[in-house]
Amino acid sequence: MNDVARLAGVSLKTVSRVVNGEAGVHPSTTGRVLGAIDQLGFRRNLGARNLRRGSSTGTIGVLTEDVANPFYSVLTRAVEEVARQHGRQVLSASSDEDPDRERELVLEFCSRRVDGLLVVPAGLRHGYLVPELHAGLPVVFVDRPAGDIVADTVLVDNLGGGVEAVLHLARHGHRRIAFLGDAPTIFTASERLRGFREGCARAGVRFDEELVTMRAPDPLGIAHVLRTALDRPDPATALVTGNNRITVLALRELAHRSRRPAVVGFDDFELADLLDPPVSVISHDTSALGKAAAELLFARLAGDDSPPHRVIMPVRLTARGSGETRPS
Amino acid sequence: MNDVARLAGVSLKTVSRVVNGEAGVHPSTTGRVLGAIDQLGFRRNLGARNLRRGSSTGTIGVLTEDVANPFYSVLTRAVEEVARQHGRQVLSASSDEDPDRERELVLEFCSRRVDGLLVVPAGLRHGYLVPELHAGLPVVFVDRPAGDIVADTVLVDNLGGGVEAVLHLARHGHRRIAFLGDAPTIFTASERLRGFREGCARAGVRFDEELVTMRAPDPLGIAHVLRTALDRPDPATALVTGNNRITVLALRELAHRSRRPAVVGFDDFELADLLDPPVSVISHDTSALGKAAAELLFARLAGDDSPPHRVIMPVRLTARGSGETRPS
DNA sequence: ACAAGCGATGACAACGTTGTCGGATGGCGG
DNA sequence: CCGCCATCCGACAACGTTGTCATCGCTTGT
Repeated sequence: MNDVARLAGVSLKTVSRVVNGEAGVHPSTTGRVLGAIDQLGFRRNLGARNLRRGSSTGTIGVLTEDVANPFYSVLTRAVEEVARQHGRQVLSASSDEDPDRERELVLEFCSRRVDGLLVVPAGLRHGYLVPELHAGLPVVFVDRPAGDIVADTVLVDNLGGGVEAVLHLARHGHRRIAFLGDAPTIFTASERLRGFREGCARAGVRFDEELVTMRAPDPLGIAHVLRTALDRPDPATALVTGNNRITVLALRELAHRSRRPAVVGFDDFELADLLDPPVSVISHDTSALGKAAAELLFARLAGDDSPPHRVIMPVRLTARGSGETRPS
Repeated sequence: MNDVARLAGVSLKTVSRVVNGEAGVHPSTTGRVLGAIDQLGFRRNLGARNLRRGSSTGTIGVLTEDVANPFYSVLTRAVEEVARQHGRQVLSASSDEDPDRERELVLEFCSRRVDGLLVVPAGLRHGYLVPELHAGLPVVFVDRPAGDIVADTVLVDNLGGGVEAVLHLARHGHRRIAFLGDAPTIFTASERLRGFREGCARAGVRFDEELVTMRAPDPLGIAHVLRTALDRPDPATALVTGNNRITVLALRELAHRSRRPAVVGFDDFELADLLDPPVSVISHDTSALGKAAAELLFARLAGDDSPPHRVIMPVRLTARGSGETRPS
């Protein structure tokens, strides 16, 4: 900026005025300054600007488990869109389900003075965020609640989805239903199981511990679990899978088998309708979830200081045929 | 930091020393300072730090077309990973295939003084980047080359992929092959078509303009194109689809039809192997693509100033059965 | 002719941090 | 008791920018 000023033969302040489009600069001066800016390829340093103005950095931090997962990438995109409407840019990172990494990344976001934080928490302890919350940093937890602090949270109706899944299967005659869930430390996983259990109770289906698994998904593990649930005297005739990853792994495993149980999966996924048979799912509008969370964040930024919200987004059973398979 | 200094009864500089772990601070002083930091919830302002030190901001900008697209989200994740290894954070944004938006977002990245830029270009003119390039900002173009400047570029072998697709289909007896591509302004789309054409020449298959469409994909358009290619006296018996989006739309459309042509799609996609019949694809390692691009970027940051590279990542035909369908 | 008013510009401080340098204190050898 | 060095610490400037206020020259009204 100094160079620009020198080249244009004006003071720093005048360059600043031109750059910021302030009134009261002579057109000919403006011209000279713009010329110099162009010639030198000058770009205003936003960091310095924000420092001086004490204004926000114009960024928000988005921490998910893994942007490569379609669920989180759609979420991230929705957030990006809302951020854009509010003139903010997005810093994104993936925690890989590691609480230490989550903490490290979140604190780095804070050091960068993001205006707000959107977090899909991996850990259960969020005390480290207390100073920032106290300092007025808006934080919205998405998809899972914070462990030990009260804060804005946007969730999906995992419980209701679990119930729905079982009721749907029961309506179609299933009485032996297995549940393949993610690790029980993950909020959504245990909530969905809770819903599954309640669904069983409501439908009068026996809840059988032996047909339930809760663990981080991997191909071998899934194969083993499926053998346990299906290759037995009283096999499961239907399957509820706890998230998109598990559903896909299970389907891949089931493809090797001659007889496929009915499947209802949590989370919709592309091509679910084109599989044979198509896969019924408990789906939610991921984009709307991200949008709702981001809008809550920006409402806070705009000054909304009502008590912390807890928003529950609805889920929907999308019946596609596989859930309707009669038990054989 | 002022408050911390006051509370600990030391000077600003001493707080700075403690925060940066500099040697030569009395343990008891360090203790007092750390106590004050904890009590006040102080976090060093990275922006101010970088400004003062004249050091980098520790961020890189990643601009894709749409993070929600699995291709770009996997790419982004790979970049995140490399960035993390180099202690950088990622600013991400989506251009939505709009050149103006691309420019706007890239320039905002520049204003934020990112250390480097990874761009999937939407536009064809990148003159606006000349000042930054000249100033030494490393920029790597990914998946598509820059329009009118020379810069580091990491591409996939679109041409070779097109050739492979046709040769594969021809080997299985197909002589009428349609090509469904994206808008011809998109580099990958036109390169893939070029490969398709060359493949036809090599395989001795007639290249029929009437079986080729190049346009931004949408369900209705795809349906129409498929009718044109399939409902005719000399219908196409096979189909090459130009990217993951088009493949999925085409498959969805073909599901309504009793007889499905052989399909070879560009880009692998989840569940391609579980469809009936499974879909053969020209695939590449998206994660490796992102990794290569990011590593090139960090090599530049580390001082590599060799002439601009152009890296071409290999593609692979993954035959899954659908391509092998005999023409009927 | 003169004060007041206005338009255009510049000098300076400040944002939060760190690098440089110099000052204070205390221990130790001579 | 002096000088010297090591250790610990603080004053100050600077990074690139903008807000505040002052300055300068010119026009306008009387």
